[in-house]
Amino acid sequence: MAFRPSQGTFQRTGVRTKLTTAHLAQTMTLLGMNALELLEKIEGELSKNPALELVEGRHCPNCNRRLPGNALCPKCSYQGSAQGEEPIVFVSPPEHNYTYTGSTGRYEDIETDAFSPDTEDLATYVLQQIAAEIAPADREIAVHIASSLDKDGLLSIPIMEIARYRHVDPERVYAVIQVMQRADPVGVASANEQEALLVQLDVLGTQVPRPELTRQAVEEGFHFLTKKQFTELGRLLGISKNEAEKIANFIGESLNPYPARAFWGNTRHISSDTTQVYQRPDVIMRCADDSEDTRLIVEVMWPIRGLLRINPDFKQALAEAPEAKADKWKADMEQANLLVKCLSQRNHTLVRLMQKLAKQQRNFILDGPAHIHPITRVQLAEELDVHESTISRAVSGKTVQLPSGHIIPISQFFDRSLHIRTALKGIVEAEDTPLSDTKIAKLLKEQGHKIARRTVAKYRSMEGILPAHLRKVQAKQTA
DNA sequence: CTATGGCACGGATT
DNA sequence: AATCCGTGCCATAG
Repeated sequence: MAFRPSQGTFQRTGVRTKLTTAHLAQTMTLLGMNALELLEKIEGELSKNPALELVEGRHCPNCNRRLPGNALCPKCSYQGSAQGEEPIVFVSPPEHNYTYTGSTGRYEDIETDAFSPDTEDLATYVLQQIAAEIAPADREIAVHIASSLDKDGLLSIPIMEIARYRHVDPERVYAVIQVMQRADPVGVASANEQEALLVQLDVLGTQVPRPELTRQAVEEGFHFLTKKQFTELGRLLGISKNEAEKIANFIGESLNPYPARAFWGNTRHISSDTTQVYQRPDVIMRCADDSEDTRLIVEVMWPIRGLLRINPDFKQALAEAPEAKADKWKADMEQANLLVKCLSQRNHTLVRLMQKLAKQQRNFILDGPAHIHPITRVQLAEELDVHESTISRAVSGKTVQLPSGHIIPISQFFDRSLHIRTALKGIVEAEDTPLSDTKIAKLLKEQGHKIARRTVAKYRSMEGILPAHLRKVQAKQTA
């Protein structure tokens, strides 16, 4: 948080303290944002503040030097770092593009040209898929529908409007929509989130096991779901709060109320933590090479292509600004300055945090959840010498893609019970006859996990594992 | 009687 | 101050 007094606007003492407060406040806000939110913020600022401009290139978070294109910093690039030292981290522009592949259950890097989240692309993409299934006479309707999709992949205008415009029955429009909904991304062209979920449920059918009453929950208790009122939802369906939460988790993990956001964005609207799976990651960790002791490379995603900086022309203009505009321009300038500084600080904090995590949780990152070393945010805050709320903000709502390709919420690094749950899963998978919770608890104790029987039950339910007597039935079925 | 889920309490975490 | 988490106790089902 070093201010360089040499920088003009920060020099005057009176202003400086004021700026410091603003600086802190804004850094905090920015830190709490994930890639998507940050993108909105930056685009917003960019459009209303003439002092800001976006140029080709990016900056190195280590030395803060501006680099052309996507090149690594020659000084700080990971090739040049000392062997066995902390992983090198850099902030990267979104040169990578990720798409969610249902089959592998993860995001995968796409090598091709940039995928732009424009609705136009989505429309074309969807139309291509369904072209064969649509009668030529209905093609125009399909095009009309596709071009009326909003950025979430939902239909932004009523069906009646299309019908009237095209002089056809609403039923006919709806028939086309139904075809479209089944294309990828499933649920696209639905009128609202609820409908999208229902379509996805139908298409998934019985392929994927799902909690009972999921459909009713979406159909009848949708407003409870969105508000996370699980107790009420449970009452409505005649099930317990726990069961209701299970349904919500399932929806969060396997469905997406905003079809198009499978490409870009998140589904945070239904439940907060577990749904982060579908989000474009905020941080990417990958291995430098294939060797055993490879260094981990951590990339903190920079949500926008190019480098945000002060427009030098504007700076110039400010010097000879006309009297009338001077004040406003000056304000713009300060605002822009502040934003750039705060952004770089946000990234720096994130970098430091992830660096630490990468080092500490190396085994977890490389070898899976069984090897997590549980840590609290407070501990980490002490080690990094920042306030614990800083960690909280930096962690909340963000995701990281591990070398394995899995996208997990960063908060998972702080999950105290993850390793035990993994061990539990292992026990159940290896079991011969279904073990009761008491027996599982005993086995876990032998492995060094001292937890109560009741807690075993909780973990089981969290992992979606059925109780012993029901597992028996399932074993017979699969046999 | 055993296995398990619901509920609620208290302490830790955020 | 609010939320999360592990646990104990009790009710219920088998």
